[in-house]
Amino acid sequence: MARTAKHSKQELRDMALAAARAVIADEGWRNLNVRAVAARMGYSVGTIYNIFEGLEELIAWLNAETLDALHEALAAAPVTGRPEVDLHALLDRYLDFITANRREWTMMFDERLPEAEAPPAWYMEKVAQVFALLGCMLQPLFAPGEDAELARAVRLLWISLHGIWTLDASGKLFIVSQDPVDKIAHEMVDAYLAGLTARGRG
Amino acid sequence: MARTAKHSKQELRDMALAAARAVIADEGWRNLNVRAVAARMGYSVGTIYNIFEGLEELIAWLNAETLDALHEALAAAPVTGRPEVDLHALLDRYLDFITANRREWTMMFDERLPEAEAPPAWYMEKVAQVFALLGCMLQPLFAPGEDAELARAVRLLWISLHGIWTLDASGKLFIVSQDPVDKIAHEMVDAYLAGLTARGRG
DNA sequence: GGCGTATATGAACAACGTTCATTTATAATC
DNA sequence: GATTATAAATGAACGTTGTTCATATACGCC
Repeated sequence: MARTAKHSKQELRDMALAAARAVIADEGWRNLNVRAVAARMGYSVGTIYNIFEGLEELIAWLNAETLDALHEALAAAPVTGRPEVDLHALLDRYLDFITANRREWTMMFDERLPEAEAPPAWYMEKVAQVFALLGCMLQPLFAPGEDAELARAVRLLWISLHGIWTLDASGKLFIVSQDPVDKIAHEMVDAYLAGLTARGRG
Repeated sequence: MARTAKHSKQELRDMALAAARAVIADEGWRNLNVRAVAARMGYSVGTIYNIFEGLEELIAWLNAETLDALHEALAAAPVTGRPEVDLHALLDRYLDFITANRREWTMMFDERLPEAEAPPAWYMEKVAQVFALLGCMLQPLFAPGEDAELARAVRLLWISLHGIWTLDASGKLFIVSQDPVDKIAHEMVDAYLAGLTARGRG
């Protein structure tokens, strides 16, 4: 007893996200706005607000998809048990992903939560997934009982790489170095491995 | 033969920056806008555009001042020649500065340049100053001819810390760890020193 | 007093996110 | 088939942005 929907809620969400992605591809993420997304998907502004709470939520979902795609790209990385091999292989996948998804990648680092607001739970889960990957690869460098040390090492390595990603995404990496992001990232991993292996022997 | 200025160009700039700082302090950096700044300094919107190219430039100057203040806070750090002491001491100043200038600090990491636009030269110089400080402190760990290695180590350490700062500024550090920023940062320095000292012995 | 000019203004514009009263289209009912 | 209830979709309108620029202002100089 009501007007039938042309598309289901889920379809609309997917259409909106696809439209947003198209806008980003064509006009850059700075030109991503509600009206552009609505026009692209052939709906009106109001429809976007029937689907999402607002633009911020739409962008959050976009970033979620990007994070998922990243994890998918990383998950297939082989784990040989030799950290120095595995980490660099993982890193190459990371870098390939960045190259292939430059604008989405940049956008991910742009979400800045209002003061004293917590990110949603799913965000933390997705980050934890990447942590888990690193954990597997660093595992061989730690004795069975050293779970805390392993966790700490994973955190620090992740944060260090995060430093590279944010500089790269904001276009300021070259302030720090003339080297390409690939080289710096691999150096970073080497520096970390040096510290960790020394720990084992020290 | 013209209307006399109430304030010189430089005075106006200073007034505008002070007004902006007041807005940030009172209403948060998200509520920083041209009209608010103009109202605070007792001038009209148009005047802001007589002084600055636009809001972005005003914010850029604010960030420049913040960077200067940071460097001033760091420059007084003692250099004893023992890296493990000096770096932690420097870090404490860093952390004190962040605590004392939380909002300005957060704002610094928000400037995201349009694609393919280079940051101004003075920005790079100011960053180089901090690099120089780190270079002095790490110097003892390197042999006289190892300038390239020293420079590389400085870059990597700086980037790693940058990873902490961006996570902290965006309110997402706790996703990575429940520990406070202080602890993580000091751990980071220790991890780096471990790798570097191992290098010397290895 | 009148003139010229640097200084300062603020109305007006375009673009934005967002709201919500209204319209539209359909399934159910008669 | 006409009526009706209701979910779906709309888009005009609002408030807030950054920015522009024709205009108003106030002063030194003649």
